[in-house]
Amino acid sequence: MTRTSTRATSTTDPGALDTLFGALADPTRRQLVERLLTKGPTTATVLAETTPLTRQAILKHLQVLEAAGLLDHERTGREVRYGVTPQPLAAAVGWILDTAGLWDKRIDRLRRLAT
Amino acid sequence: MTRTSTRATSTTDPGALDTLFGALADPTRRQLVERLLTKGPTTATVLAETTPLTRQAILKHLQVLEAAGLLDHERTGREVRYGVTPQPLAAAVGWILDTAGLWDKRIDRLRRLAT
DNA sequence: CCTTTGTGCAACTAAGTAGTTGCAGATGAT
DNA sequence: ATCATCTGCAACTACTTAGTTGCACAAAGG
Repeated sequence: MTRTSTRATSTTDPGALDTLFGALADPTRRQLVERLLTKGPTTATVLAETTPLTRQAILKHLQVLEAAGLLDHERTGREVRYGVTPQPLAAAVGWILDTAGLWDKRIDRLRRLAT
Repeated sequence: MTRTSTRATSTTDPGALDTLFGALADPTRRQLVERLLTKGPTTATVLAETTPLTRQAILKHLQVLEAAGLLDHERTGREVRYGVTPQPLAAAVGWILDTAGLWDKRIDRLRRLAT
């Protein structure tokens, strides 16, 4: 939906990194991202079927991921299908490479390649 | 579950990524890492002087960062000096690039360059 | 010795988060 | 129209985390 292509690296505001890293700090959420990437977009109900968690719990995780900009949803009929928009990951890599670049110049070289 | 990649990327246990991303999710902690990298290792007391936070609060953040493997401390006399060990950042970048690589082949190319 | 400075630990509060249950509103099928 | 199914929201519990204060212990220096 939002096609706002955020400039990846240093121009990101801190709060975005908070929610982004925060979203990635949970193993369930990382698994959700991986699964949505490998098996394609699905609904929260389908995702909940293969976990011990409730649909509502999964939905909350999806909303956290979406707030971090990692997901978006599309409604078809009564189903709501969530899919990954991995662009914000570039911001995370941007900060990491920027920071690590202060330490290691090789990584700094890599950062320039990434942008 | 995840594809067992060769290097320290996917071979890292999930809990490590939890604490790692969790440590990076806080702006104060990211600032601490940046500051320790740019201005070199220091003590918690010194770090606390330039923030509105207490020394104890700073110390807790340092311990969180150290638990994530991003810091280590060295004792000289009665001072304890904290410094950055940015290697774990590679694990974070590893997961991100592995994951984003499932979606974007360009990033996957970059991943191979990084290892 | 005594004083000063830096560190470490414990208790406590306030706020956020993961998870649940329960129910109400849409939508599709019969 | 009716029934089954999927979604969305609210309330509630349990746990974790960020921050504080207060105090006790270790090391330098007079």
